[in-house]
Amino acid sequence: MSILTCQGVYMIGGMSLRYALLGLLSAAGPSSGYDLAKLFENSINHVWRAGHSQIYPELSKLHADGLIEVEAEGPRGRKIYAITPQGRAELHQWLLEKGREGPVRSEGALQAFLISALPPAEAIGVVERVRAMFERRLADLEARHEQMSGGSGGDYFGRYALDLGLRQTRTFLEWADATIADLRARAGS
Amino acid sequence: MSILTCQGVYMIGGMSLRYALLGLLSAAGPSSGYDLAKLFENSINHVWRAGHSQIYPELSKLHADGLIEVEAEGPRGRKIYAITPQGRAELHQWLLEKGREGPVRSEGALQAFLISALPPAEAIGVVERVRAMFERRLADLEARHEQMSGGSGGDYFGRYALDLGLRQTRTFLEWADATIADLRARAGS
DNA sequence: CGCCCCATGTAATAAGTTACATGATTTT
DNA sequence: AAAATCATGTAACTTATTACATGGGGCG
Repeated sequence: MSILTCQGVYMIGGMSLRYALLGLLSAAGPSSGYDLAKLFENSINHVWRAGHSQIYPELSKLHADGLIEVEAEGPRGRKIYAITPQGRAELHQWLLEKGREGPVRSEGALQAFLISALPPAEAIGVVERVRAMFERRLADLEARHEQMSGGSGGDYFGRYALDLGLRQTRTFLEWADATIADLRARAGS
Repeated sequence: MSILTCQGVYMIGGMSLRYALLGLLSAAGPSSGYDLAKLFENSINHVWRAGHSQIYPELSKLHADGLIEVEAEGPRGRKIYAITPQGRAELHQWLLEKGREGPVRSEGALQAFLISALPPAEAIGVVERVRAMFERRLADLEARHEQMSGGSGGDYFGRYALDLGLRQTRTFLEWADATIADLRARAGS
């Protein structure tokens, strides 16, 4: 008796990496694993992370499943993958699927939560530190935005995600300011 | 030759569940694994997730490491854990630690990113669906906020996290509206 | 007595991270 | 020739998810 897994049965959630890769291949055109790792790092990074050690094996699986194909081979074993029609279909399917309330995971927000466990005076320091981190992120995203909108016309890749990232980072900073003010009031009382 | 892991060497990132549990025990007082699973579900859920199958083993480890102790035992094998001074110290340490830019992971935002891969007309539907999901979350958070602020004085648990959740959810809705408008403009052109 | 909730766990699998390992090409 | 970067992979481990499994206690 063998339990059918993944392709066969269960796994309704998850598989995000798979679709992230299909999405990148769809939007950025044919790319190598190396390219995709880079793309991940400086586009999708603030939303989902993956290193090359996760990307290469996943590309193999995608290839085995016929969702991508090797379009060409370059210099040092460089393989350029392209999304296939089946791949495109699966991606669309996944995006259109409903009832999916996938994983949410933010260590920054978790810390925000846990400061309730600290005395106000100490909590302030923690919030300030996290705030500084997000400040840096905002600068990074703004630079990227500048760079992108400076480019061609209006249709750059990841435009909506970048916009979302900017909004959320700014919101986080606002929250941090409000929280610090509140903590100060409590500490001072 | 044995490779020292975790307690001994590496693992600088990660361990978030561990600290989430310590934080809950610190803020909510002595609780059983079951209680903690419940607490997770309706307090910290929008920030970090964990099911009981992850919680129980982690509690065992925390106990083995002396960061929590069994304060009492109840009816059906119910064990009530309390955070120890060492546990409190570790939690503070972790919160104060710097240079930590932990994992960020949001499937909603990932989908937002990937819509670039869809023709505008289809993308609108996707964004609308995700938007609806966040609308439900907002209602949920608002209800919780209502409930909490209705309670005692001002010092409820997870107050800051809830505030952050509300702000971020509202921001997401704003983004969705702007994006839908933009997509409509593009689809109509 | 039967049902629902309390309460705890384990097993199997999937997903993610860090470190290890190797070698080719381009740039300085 | 050395250094940086391109390029791909594997191994070992941790973390997370889903399903399986069991039994006590309260209530109608």
